[in-house]
Amino acid sequence: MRYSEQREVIKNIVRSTKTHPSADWIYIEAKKIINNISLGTVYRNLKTLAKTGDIRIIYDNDQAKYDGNLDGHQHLKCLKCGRIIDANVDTNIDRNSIINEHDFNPQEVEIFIFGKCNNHKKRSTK
Amino acid sequence: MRYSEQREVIKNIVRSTKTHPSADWIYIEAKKIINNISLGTVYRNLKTLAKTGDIRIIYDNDQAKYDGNLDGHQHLKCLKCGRIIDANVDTNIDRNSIINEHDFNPQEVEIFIFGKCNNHKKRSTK
DNA sequence: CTTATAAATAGTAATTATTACTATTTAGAT
DNA sequence: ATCTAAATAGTAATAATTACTATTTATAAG
Repeated sequence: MRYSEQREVIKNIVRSTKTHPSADWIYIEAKKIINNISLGTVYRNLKTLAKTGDIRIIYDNDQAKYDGNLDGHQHLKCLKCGRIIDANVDTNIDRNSIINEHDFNPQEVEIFIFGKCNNHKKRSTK
Repeated sequence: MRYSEQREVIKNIVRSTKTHPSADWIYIEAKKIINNISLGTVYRNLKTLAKTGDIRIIYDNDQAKYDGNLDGHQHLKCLKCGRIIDANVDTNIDRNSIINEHDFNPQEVEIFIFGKCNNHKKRSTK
């Protein structure tokens, strides 16, 4: 694959945030560095980077979000503010029951845990 | 909430399949029963039915799919044909580690297991 | 059984995220 | 320095979903 400055910039943006940004946010950030970068270029490169394993795509309901954390991890999603948080969750799924009961060969496990993050705790009455 | 024939038809369609259909497929099926039903009505009622707990929405990458199976269950997705299969997967997530490590209050766990379904087994040489 | 009224609908237009297209630019091999 | 295919910018197109509005209808009250 040929080098492209655009791809490098996009990769660095995704890698340097933990906020799981959308393509649009990445586009806005990228424009600060390459001011005539095009949205199509952002989408194309995000796909390429996911294919090469440099970033990960996650689907937050119906919208694609991008994750620069390459360590195997799962996600907590806050039902109040929509924030997505990386988490190490034990994924000891019983492979045998899946293979036997469903005749299905599992390769990857994705877990989303929905709940309430620490931005929404009841304030103490002080 | 007021009764509507449209909503009943939509509910029955979703309830009587295990294929996790898209809104569009449900619309086509619903038209066979109410031939001038509108797509907007389908979307609106799917949302309503999800809110009342009569059906469940799952997100298959970027597209919403609808699930009439109300028993707590998880999903296996075939990477070859895209089929989604209901499965009972042990969801004994360690709540305490999530609460303590991430200060996050978990309410619901969603698991997607990606792999290969039994439509794609190597044929025996017979 | 009427009538009144707010909720639901059909049909259409608008919106949003994403992909496709095309002329131009550019990485990098020769 | 030149060549060529890959990548880009800019724009148009597509697909899923939501919004809008005039009309219809469930159902509560007389």
